[in-house]
Amino acid sequence: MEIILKEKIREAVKALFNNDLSSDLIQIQETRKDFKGDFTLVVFPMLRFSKNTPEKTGELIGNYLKENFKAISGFNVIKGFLNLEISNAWWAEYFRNLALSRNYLESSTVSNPQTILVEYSSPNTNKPLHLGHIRNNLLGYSLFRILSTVGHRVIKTNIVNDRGIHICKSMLAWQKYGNGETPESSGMKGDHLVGKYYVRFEQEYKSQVENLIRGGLNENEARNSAPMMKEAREMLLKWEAGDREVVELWKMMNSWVYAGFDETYRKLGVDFDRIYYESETYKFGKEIVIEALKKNILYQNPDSSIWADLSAEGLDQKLLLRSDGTAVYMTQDLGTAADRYREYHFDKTIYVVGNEQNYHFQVLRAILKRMGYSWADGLIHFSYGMVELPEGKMKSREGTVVDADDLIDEMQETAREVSLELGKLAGFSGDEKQEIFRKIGLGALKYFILKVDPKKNMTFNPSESIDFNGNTGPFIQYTYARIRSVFRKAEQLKLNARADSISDSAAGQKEVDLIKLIRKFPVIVSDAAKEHSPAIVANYCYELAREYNQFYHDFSILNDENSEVRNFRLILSDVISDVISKGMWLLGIEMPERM
RNA sequence: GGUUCCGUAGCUCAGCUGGAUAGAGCAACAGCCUUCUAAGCUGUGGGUCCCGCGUUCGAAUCGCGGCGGAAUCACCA
Repeated sequence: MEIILKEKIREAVKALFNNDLSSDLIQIQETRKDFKGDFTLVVFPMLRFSKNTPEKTGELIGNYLKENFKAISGFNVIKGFLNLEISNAWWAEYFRNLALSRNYLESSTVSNPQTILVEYSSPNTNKPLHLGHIRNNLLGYSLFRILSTVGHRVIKTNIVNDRGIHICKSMLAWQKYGNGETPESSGMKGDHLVGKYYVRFEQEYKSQVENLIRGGLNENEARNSAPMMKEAREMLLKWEAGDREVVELWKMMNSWVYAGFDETYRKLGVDFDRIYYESETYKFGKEIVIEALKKNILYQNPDSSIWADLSAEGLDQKLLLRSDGTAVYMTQDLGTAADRYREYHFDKTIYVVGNEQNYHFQVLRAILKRMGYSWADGLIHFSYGMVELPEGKMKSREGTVVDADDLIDEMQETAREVSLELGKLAGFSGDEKQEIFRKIGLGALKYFILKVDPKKNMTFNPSESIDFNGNTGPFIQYTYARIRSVFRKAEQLKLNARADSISDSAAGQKEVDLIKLIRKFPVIVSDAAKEHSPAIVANYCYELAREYNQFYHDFSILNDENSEVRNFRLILSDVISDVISKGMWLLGIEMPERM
């Protein structure tokens, strides 16, 4: 419509003022709610051609359009704004075509599909997932759905940080204090068990450091010379050397962790197409580094550590191989990136990683570029903000970390309590209820996190923030469930609604408002894909649900005596439930048929 | 100090490719269940869009400069 309007306006300006307008001067926008009309032309840019007041110019263009374009049923001019009214018949026809095709996303498809890797989750295998990982997983997964919906070939990848000093810490503490404890013997989820020993390590290490400081060492010396840390380092060296005993222990404990992660991923509803392990990519990283050293792209210190000098790029010196020859984080990421390019020849790799690593990715790209990899420009750091608690930041040392599994369980429990209190779901079997509580609890959690702009730090209040009113997942789910309920009722009454019999005259103002909202959907999705922001979709779903709820209250959908109006409203409800569930699907949120 | 990000109602957040009187929800108060699900709807109150300057017919939105907050600048990952 906007495109046709622009063409007509250009025509009008040509006829009235004898001037060829460039199309960027024609600004069409949706008319604000409190004014009469559907689309608004901003006439200010045309004043220099009309040589007239804004009001008069608007009048002239409005009159021309009304006479020459039958979709325009009227207009009004306020200050420099020409508000054009589109006839309800036009809207009804537009909606009829939409309802028949049901192809809401057609216009959001990109013309140049790309191969895009989305890396998300990226857990360390020394402790369970927490709230921060939840944000990461939800963003990554939703990004996958949004990008593939607009036509890209998207590969979900996960890089598991399964090697490094942190793993050795858990292993060491388990060796010392574990007494052979296993997930089976303890009944603990594997990732939680391993996490327990990581905490144990930190406790012992801390007390050793304190003792050494009391013995007269400064903090740095104490940290480096504490026996726990020394042993962990030795273990890492043994691991890199392939020591059989250490590797066996490592394999066993990692397998526990993976079983635990799989369960959490399954509960969250996320998955991966390709999982990388740093234990498999770090060697390739080392090779790349050594090769670059030979080409004098990097330099070596007397202690034989290898560095990149990035001062020319405005960055620092960056260590790439330790003096003892072991790899650091950056080494692995270099290897992983190169490995992936070999495998997929991606156009882009999107790293869903917290903003505390902004610097890391700047450096990563700079080093790869310097090494001559042109694809380094396709590496995108999708940087998201931290999740904070009302009391402040989550700190594992202070035990203020919100565990992912606990949180998911709590959300479902809350859903159960609220539902029962409201007296919903009488007459459902236990399994059916459980499934509905699961959808609602998870929907609340996912929506709450995804509705916030990913860039921003966000506050998560586990006890209060998740209520089920207002701008929440359950509100949107509720709206959907209501619509489904209307249709169950319609079936009972043997009403059938047909999109091809939508009548031109049955559209009222509220219906047109809703149709306008539906029209936005493809734009929203392509924006979300461009901006990498599921939040755009989330807030749109809320807006649609809120508008629909008002409609639901103001108008009787089933009981209208005029069958044309009833038909129109039924189809409208159906289309809206389609769009809402599609939108929520993009966020990875399931919709219950009843709640 | 360098770099990146953020600053909108008491709180949590939208709005930002410049457009009219800046929006929701929560919290507070007042109403609405014999009619398709009240997890809902309606109404009232609540604002120096951090500050200043600039660009413009027009700035929450763009630019520059401040102020405030966060992250990061490890032989941790």
